[in-house]
Amino acid sequence: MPELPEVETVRRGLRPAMEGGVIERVEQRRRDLRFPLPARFSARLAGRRVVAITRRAKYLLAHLDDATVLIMHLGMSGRFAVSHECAAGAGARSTARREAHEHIVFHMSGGARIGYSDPRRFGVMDLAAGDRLASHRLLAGLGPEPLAREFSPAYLNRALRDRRTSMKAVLLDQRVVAGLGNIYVCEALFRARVSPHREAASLAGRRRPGRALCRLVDAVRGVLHDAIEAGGASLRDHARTDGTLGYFQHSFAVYDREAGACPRFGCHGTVARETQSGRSTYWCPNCQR
DNA sequence: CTGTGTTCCTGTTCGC
DNA sequence: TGCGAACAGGAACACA
Repeated sequence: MPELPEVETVRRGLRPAMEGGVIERVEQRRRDLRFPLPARFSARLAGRRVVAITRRAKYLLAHLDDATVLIMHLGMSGRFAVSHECAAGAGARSTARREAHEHIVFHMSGGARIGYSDPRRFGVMDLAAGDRLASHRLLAGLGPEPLAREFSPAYLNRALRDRRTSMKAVLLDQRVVAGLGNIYVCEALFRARVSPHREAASLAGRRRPGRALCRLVDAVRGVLHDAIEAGGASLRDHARTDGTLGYFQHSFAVYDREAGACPRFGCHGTVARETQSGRSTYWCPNCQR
């Protein structure tokens, strides 16, 4: 599920349930997800007020009142579900269905129950000191946010100039730009009419970015913006914390549309699928160059 | 520096 | 209906 738009959608769902509230209790049903959870994980979170929930690339960050930060990554199959428990009292019982792969549950002071499920367990949770957040091993190497000013044609021009690898590979490289995954790389390249096989350096100008690079920056921003507005994409899982579905998957131009007609007006190409470094790439060989 | 393949893990889908 | 293979939104790592 989770590339930048999906993670942003999750962030927006978690905010009302967590921000300003106190984590009263944490149920931890495993010692590890992708990596071991930090020592005394539940104990360190209990009693802490959540000051803010922010996002960096595909990471969710819960800033706590003791200046620590809970870093969370959804991996491939991570999901948060927010529900509300009845006030304590006779017969009070959570109405939330317990999922098979629910590994962690946060119980908030306001009665919100936030369950984290992750069947494949590629997700990550870690705690970091707030003043050393930027140098945390998970965040240190990340490139600019694609929706920030810093991700400009001039920046991308510099980043691509010496790269001999494919455009697909550079855009997936979180050090170049942070937050894109397989879907949105395919979609952005399609919008920019750039082939995923195009050598990165060949798209860069000697001094200034050319037109294709400007189109690409716009395409990346545009597709992320549109996807966020649609509440992300829901392929197999629910992307939103309230269980409702995002609907951007209906707007995919090429992703998962192998053999479909190229949606570009006037192009009569057919969407192709190829494996590039072990992952499916979808593109129109007719209009993407 | 490069691309490629493997690994982590489980669930779903597809072809026979 | 059953069964095995292929594949899945991520990312680190080993290797040639």
